[in-house]
Amino acid sequence: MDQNMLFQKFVAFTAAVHQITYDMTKGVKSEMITPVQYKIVEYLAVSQPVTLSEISECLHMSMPNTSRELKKLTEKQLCEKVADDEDRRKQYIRLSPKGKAMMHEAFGQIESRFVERVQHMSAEELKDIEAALDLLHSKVFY
Amino acid sequence: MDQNMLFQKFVAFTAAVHQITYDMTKGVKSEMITPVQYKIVEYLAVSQPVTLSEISECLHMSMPNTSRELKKLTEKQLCEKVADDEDRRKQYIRLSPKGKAMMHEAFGQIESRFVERVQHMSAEELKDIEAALDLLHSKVFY
DNA sequence: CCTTTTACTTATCAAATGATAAGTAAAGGA
DNA sequence: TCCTTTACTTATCATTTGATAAGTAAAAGG
Repeated sequence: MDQNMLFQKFVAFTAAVHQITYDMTKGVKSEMITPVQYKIVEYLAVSQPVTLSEISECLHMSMPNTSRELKKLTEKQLCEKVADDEDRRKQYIRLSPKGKAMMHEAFGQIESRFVERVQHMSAEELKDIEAALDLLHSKVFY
Repeated sequence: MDQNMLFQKFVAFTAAVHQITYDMTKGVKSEMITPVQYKIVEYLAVSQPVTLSEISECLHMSMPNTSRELKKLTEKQLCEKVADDEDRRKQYIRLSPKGKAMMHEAFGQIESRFVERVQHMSAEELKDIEAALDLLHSKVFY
């Protein structure tokens, strides 16, 4: 019950999460987009509308680079910029219909892969899994 | 209790795991190394000795690129290549003492950050966390 | 007003990464 | 023995990503 053993499990677990995330998202991203651009669009899908600064901060990239990638995404018609009325320096970014469709497609594929893993389970098992997700999310990965 | 809600939690959870992994590993990697090179050395630390092909496959990079990065790591004296006696085409790769020291340092920092998160907890809580890690690892992230 | 700060853009440049073609050298058959 | 496959290397090139300098335009504060 030492913390060292718990740390070993933590490391092995996070490695597994990264591996499964890779497996489940592999191939879902459209070819018209680079990995960083996918990250941005994925972030937008969950958090829109956001400002350029927020994207820059949350995705750990510099403002100039964020601006550049966002410009490319806008040129590809995957997202739109809307100027804020209150503060006209700000730009609210959100997905375009095309961008939404793309992410809907992607999330659909990911969800079906998730369901494959989970469909054979009993209600009991699902409840345990839910509880475990909640516990770790609140106490370790917060 | 629907699977859709569970999927939402799964997505939020994996996002949190990625975020925390980023936080906990940020700044631990030596400046003499690129991100991909760190990935390789990290993999070596856990799995050595391995062949070049295994690294290539597990880290999803092409053989030529793996070979190149490994060459750079060898030049930096962070890992060593040992020819297999049975099959002299094969190269077993392992960390050098310097590479081991580097990863020991890195894992030490990560572990201390982990311990910060966990040290205030009761034995009961730690046991629950361990059980949750085991459950999710075996049933979802396998 | 005038200065400073904030939010973002444009332009470059360098470094890291990915992809492909073409090799070598050893092993494994037929 | 000769051919094929395997494991890896070298070379090269394009793309992606990261970093920095210098700008614009609006807001905020004196």
